[in-house]
Amino acid sequence: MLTVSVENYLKAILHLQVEGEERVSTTAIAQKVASTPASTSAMLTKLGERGWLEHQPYHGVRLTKKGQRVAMDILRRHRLWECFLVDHLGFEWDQVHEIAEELEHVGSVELINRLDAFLGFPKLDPHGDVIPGANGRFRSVAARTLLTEAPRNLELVVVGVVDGGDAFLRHLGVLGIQLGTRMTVMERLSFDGSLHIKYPDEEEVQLLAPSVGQRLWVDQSSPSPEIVFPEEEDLQ
Amino acid sequence: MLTVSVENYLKAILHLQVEGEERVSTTAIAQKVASTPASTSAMLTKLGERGWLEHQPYHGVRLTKKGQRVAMDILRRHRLWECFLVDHLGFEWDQVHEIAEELEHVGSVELINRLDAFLGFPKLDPHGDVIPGANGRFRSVAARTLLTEAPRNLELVVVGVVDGGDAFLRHLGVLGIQLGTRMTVMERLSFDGSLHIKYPDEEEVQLLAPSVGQRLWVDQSSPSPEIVFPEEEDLQ
DNA sequence: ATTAAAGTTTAGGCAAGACTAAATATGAAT
DNA sequence: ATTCATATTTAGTCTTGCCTAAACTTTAAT
Ligand SMILES: [Mn+2]
Ligand SMILES: [Mn+2]
Ligand SMILES: [Mn+2]
Ligand SMILES: [Mn+2]
Repeated sequence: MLTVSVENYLKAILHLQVEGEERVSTTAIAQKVASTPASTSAMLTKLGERGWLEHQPYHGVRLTKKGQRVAMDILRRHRLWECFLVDHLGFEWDQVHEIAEELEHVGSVELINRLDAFLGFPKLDPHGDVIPGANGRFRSVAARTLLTEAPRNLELVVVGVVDGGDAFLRHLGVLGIQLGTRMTVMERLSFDGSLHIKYPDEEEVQLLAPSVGQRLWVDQSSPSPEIVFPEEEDLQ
Repeated sequence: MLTVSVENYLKAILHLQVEGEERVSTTAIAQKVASTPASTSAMLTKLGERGWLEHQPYHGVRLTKKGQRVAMDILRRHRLWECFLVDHLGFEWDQVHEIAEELEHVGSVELINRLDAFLGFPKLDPHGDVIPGANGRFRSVAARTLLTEAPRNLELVVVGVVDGGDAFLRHLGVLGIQLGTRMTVMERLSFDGSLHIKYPDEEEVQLLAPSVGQRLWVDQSSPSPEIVFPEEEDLQ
């Protein structure tokens, strides 16, 4: 069995790999797992010896196929538990990350597959992130664009958030934005990239900071008037 | 936060206290947590220093009120998760203990209270064991007798098992016995305490070993003909 | 080409929790 | 009262995972 610590490192590295560059730096990993570069360096050596990643000293790491598979499994567990917490226990989307951070380490394969079935094999977690399947691979994802880069004068729907920490999620709450919220970009201001946003049932155009617009995934709004929740979307 | 190890020790001690004698011995605890007496001795010293138990060297331990409270919480989490696994994920009662052994260490109070509500505030877990409430105390339990000591010629219903390890639970499965099974004790054989058992829809009387009869909790069968599951019983 | 800042690893420690082997206490039997 | 088997604790190590401080690479700037 993998330790909690090892699992957290592997998941952090997967995260950084997916999001970013070729090789993942020791410092970036240390930051992600809230540890020091020294501790992280020691851990990376060990993870390398055990075949979960390739470690080129002073030049960062890259997960092996084997390591990637393990990390995807942890990500799968994390996101499935988040679904359970929101859909069945009534938590808000900004309250579930920390709890899922613990639940993800319960290792029974049988448990997680049954949970998956119980939840109806969801494709997206409460933050719009894709849930890996039992085969350890992402299911194909729908086309999505950052709000900042979306076309103007077209009704869009929020389908996910980028790197959704609880603080950001609560800020969205203040703005009245959640998954399924529809909006139209009227204008992109050249000064700092702020967006003029029009909501369907409001008259006034609102100003949205680029720090928010850069972290919202949107898709073309479906023609149906009711809010479409991601669990019910066809992502093929 | 309590470590997994500390939680397992406290729960083990609670178990031994409830079941048995005044003071709990180091060896008994070591056996329960699958560790050595030496390791256990060290742990007991520490648990004593932290105020969870009183440790009289060479004479065993006793949980303090504070320690009891903590242990009851862990027991609560364990049994609520067992309910979830059986009632909602479709596990059998002999498959859930190990998984709950891990889930019980996820510490969020909010999580466990919402889970309790989601499950409908069950009073008994899938093995017929009483689930402590959010106040950390057992809810009042219905009268129950060991099958070995139950009166003859009276229809009984199985409401729980004593110390139900997975092996014993599977043996019950072979015998066709589960929670809710009804039976009548026809005779108690003086040789070894074996029981002659009559099942409602069977002609032949079956012989039941005392090792089984001593580990089944029974109650007087309710008059209604359908099987009564414990979740629906009124235990006040 | 040197130099300096930034990133990374090594060195040396510490705490938790486990183990084995050895010492010591207890309690029952002589 | 002594002896002896059993239970318990102590001593000495080990592993995992973390830390700080020091040494060392890399890389970018002079
Ligand atoms: Mn985690
Ligand atoms: Mn998520
Ligand atoms: Mn446990
Ligand atoms: Mn149980």
